[in-house]
Amino acid sequence: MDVINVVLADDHVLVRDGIKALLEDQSGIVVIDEASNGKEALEVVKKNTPHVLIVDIRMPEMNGIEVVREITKSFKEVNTLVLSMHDSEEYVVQAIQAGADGYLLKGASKEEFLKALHKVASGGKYFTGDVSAIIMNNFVNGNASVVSSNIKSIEDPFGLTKREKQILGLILQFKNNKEIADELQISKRTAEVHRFNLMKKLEVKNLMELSNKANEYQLV
Amino acid sequence: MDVINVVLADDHVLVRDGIKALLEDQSGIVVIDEASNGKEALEVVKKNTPHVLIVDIRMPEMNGIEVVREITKSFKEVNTLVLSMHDSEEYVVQAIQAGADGYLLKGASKEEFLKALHKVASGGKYFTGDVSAIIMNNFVNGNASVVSSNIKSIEDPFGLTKREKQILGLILQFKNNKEIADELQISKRTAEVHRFNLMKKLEVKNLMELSNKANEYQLV
DNA sequence: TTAAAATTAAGTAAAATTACTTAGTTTTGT
DNA sequence: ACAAAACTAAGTAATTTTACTTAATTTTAA
Repeated sequence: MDVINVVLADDHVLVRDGIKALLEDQSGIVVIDEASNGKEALEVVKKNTPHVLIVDIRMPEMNGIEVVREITKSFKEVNTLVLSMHDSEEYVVQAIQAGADGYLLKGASKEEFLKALHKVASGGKYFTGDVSAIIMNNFVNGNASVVSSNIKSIEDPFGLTKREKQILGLILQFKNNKEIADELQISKRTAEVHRFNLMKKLEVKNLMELSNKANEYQLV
Repeated sequence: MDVINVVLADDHVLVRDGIKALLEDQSGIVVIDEASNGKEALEVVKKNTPHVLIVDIRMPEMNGIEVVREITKSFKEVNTLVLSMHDSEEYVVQAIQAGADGYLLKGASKEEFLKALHKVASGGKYFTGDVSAIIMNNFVNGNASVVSSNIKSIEDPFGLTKREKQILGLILQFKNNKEIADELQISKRTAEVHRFNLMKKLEVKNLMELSNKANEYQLV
């Protein structure tokens, strides 16, 4: 491979421009296209078939993990490097399952970034030190082995049903059981049950934790 | 001014590296130093006295607005360009009050960014179109004129007392009134009152909204 | 050194949540 | 068509929050 063709997907124009400038200062790397949301990323990859897609997790329309999953399924020749610009490490396992070839946390430097990019472009894998520790941890604990297939997917990491998701949506709109019941034309008791089950499934003990967890995992 | 000396403050190394690459591709701009949190930003500015400090709002230790306020007070010759990488426009007024010379939202492109930087470096002001609209709006409505001095500051936009902030902190740790009471050695009733007053001041009607608003405005 | 602000905490009471269990009905997948 | 899963909703009960008011004490700033 002579030149590495890269597609950048991030909803911050400036971050994209910055990374682009950074990459194009290197010889042997060309940013051939960009996308500002997940769906666009897929289209752009389809159009260009780059060597590497660099993708941020949090994006409108479709999140980075879903994008990676699609790419892994439909464009096997495209390698993916996931950037988590939002300090959390919680998507690592999901990213790997989705087929990501690399994963960097926000603490990553230019040097590490370039190293990762080259590694990924050449068909290798690159995960930051912290990430590797997480994987190891998951591996030894055996509770969520990376290769295991019965892990819940990112769209539904907690096994929520459609109705539960719908109700979660309403809860996140600050609606109480009465309002939810009215809106869905079910009894208040049913709304309560759904709420109760949601709490159990998400392992939280009040509204606030529910809200946080839901946002954290982008459940709605 | 021959060369514009810039200091970059952002907690994402990669974003910093990216913007640096972008800036240094331009002639006449030099990134002389960097900082990864607010306090560091102040130190670095003190040490270097750059022409422009480019600063993200959300940073550990001390947020961008506070940094700008300090700079405006103590290093008048340093111009400040605030980047809001997090879609919200709510800090515009505060940023301007704090003395920011420029303000860009995450939608800003490289071109706009460079334009803003040059403008700010030469002692001018630059605010994105959207931002200008917000200012105009505030101005005509008169409810928060930019020059008015009785607007609540960013650390305390809702006029919370110290105790209230402390209790808000505990609430955000998912503690209920009983737990808060025990921890602070006050009666449960007092904790309830504080919670009630917090809700009133933040104009929310349940825990979840409280949590959201608190995070939104970084009250803790 | 006062007045203002903040903190404390009681009373009252409605509303809502939390924490289950049981169980009938509907939908869905194979 | 049959079983499994999902959705519905009732009962019961403890706990918590929400929504005030009133008021004594303590702290703080002019």
